Amino acid sequence: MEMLLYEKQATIAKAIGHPVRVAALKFVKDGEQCVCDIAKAVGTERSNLSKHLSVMVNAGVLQSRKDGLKVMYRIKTPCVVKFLGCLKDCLKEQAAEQQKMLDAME
Amino acid sequence: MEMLLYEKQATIAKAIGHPVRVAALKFVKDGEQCVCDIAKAVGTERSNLSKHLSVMVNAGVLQSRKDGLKVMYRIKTPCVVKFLGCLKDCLKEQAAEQQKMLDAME
DNA sequence: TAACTATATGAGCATTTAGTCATATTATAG
DNA sequence: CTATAATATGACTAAATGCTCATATAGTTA
Repeated sequence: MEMLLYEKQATIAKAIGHPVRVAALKFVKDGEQCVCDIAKAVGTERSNLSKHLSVMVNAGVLQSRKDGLKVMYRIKTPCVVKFLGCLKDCLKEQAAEQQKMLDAME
Repeated sequence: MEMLLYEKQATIAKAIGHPVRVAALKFVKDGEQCVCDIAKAVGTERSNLSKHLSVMVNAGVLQSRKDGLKVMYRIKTPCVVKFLGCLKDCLKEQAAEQQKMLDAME
């Protein structure tokens, strides 16, 4: 039971553990987007992006919907967006601290 | 600049994207722990765990400190703990919703 | 110093992942 | 019906990952 939870959590973490996927999530976080627009925003081949997106769908991070020729993707698990934001702040803070230490060495 | 951020975020996400690492984080989240105790808690060979831990240290998720024979690991980036908690709630909610849909089909 | 404990590391292997290209599939427009 | 557009998928290769076992490195204790 517990192990299943760990596996699901790990699967989701893994699903967002690629720069292209992080960029796609950022682009999609405020509303659904089609593959072609995500591809433009991220700067990747469509077939490649398509695979990245399906990894995230399988993990339950994204949801998709057909709309005519296009397929629209949107966030399904908002935690991941919050997490990426939190990480950004954390990284900024850590960089600032490191800067302080460097300054103190002068 | 932006790309570097995505890469760092992805590296961190990847670093927690393994069930053994999720379990280790859960065990370590309330205070530092040595490799031997984490190994017991997680149920993994020490040499294997040692590698998992160093992946997380390299990504900046954990920090380590020598204490005599032991090496103590602790959380360095609290976002990851929050994230795993958030995911747990999300997954619970999603499971509940799915259950509702099943019930409605009877 | 010698034996022991905790941890880390390297080699080797099997598995997974990512990217590219070519080829389906599906929907739209003419 | 044909041509076109958006997306997905399969085959292939290169690279990365994870595990196990053996060995190395500290630090501790007798």
